[in-house]
Amino acid sequence: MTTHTTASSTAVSPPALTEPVEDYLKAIYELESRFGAAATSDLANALDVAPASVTGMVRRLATQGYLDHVPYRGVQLTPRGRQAALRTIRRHRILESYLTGVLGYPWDRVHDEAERLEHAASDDLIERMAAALGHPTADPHGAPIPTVDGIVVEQPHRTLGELPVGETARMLRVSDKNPSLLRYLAEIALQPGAEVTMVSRAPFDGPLTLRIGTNE
Amino acid sequence: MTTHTTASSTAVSPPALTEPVEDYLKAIYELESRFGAAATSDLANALDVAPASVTGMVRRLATQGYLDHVPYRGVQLTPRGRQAALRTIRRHRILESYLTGVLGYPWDRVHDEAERLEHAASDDLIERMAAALGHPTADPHGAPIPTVDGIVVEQPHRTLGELPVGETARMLRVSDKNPSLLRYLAEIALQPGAEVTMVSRAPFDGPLTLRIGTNE
DNA sequence: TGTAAAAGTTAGGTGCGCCTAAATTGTAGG
DNA sequence: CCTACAATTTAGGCGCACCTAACTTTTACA
Repeated sequence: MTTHTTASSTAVSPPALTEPVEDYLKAIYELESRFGAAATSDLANALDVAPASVTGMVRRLATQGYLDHVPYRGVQLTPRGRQAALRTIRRHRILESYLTGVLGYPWDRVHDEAERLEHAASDDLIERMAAALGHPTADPHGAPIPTVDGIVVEQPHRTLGELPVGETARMLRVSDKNPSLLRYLAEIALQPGAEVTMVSRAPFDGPLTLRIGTNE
Repeated sequence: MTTHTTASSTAVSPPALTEPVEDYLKAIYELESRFGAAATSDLANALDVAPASVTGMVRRLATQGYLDHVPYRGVQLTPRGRQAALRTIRRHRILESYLTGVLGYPWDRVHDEAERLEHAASDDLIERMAAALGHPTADPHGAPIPTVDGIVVEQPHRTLGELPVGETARMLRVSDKNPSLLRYLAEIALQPGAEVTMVSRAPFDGPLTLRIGTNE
């Protein structure tokens, strides 16, 4: 029953989170990295639940030490919450890698499958999959895979919207959430590793024209 | 707002059963094949819940047409319930086969992992695993894998207790439930396919003496 | 055959994760 | 600066799957 106060490496065994809790922590992690804090309505939207439900869950998670909640101001993960979120994200991304790499899963269907398996797979299984893949550092969409100790290396990058006309860059990462977008991107070979040149940019956020060459 | 109906590929998609429901149906199927009907207390024991909880769940499943319940007399699956049970059993056994065959999972730890994954994996994933294995017909413990249409071929067999002294037989199947028993059986090479000769049998259900030779 | 033990059910209650409807608080524009 | 509207929280409920305690039915055997 030794309880460590330090945030160091994998201690005894975390209290086994429920599926909804893992989903909340993951969503909060992602919103927090983008906006600095997760708003109730953004969470409700991301998780497809009513805002009132978010408030309730957030209150519980705050009392359990997974996050800090300033009423009407949003939430942020504690180190403990962040650790739990990264564990789930690691599982998700290793699963995505395994499903595409070993079982031939199509790019656009891997997300939903991993979304369900990430809550059920044991640590042992996840590490066996990682080993079978040679311990990959990024998933099929280019997202970095956190280490077992919860360390993520975010590569420096620009979005396509930020790439100046005439410049060429290598595709680092695409969103894994939207299957039809992913099918389209696969069709035009706009995958992680691909080389893209910004040919022109229509005004008012109009369509971009790109030249896509395969990598190396 | 909008309620979604989960589901994914294949056919008409059954109403998506909860994890506990799948566990009940599976347990009922197994008890029913052994005893003709599943008793409340046996179910409570198998599922590690209180007998009162079983009564409650059984009432719900009966109203939903998965089983017939004669109060104080036990339950039996309807064709619909049996179909659902066999679907879960198929997933379980394919998962067990995949985990040992492809990921090198040890014999005695495969059951618990499959127990959790069987509720989360999509039909598509299960069929991909089956294909990767060449569509096996039995899992690592020798249990037959039901087909997609819910057909199981039970091989005729005797239990070790039924094997007369002096006779030799081929091991068909072992229970997958007890990890330490499985480790012991692996140690003495008593696995499906192994040849066993009944050397002697101590009275009053005493220890059996066997000669174990490897197969073919 | 009568009765005690075993098996099963009913009654009443809990926590989780969700909901809608009704406050409340925060914020942007006139 | 004040007001309308957006964001959030509170209040009150619901279904699932579980529990314990108390009651009823079945069974076993003396």
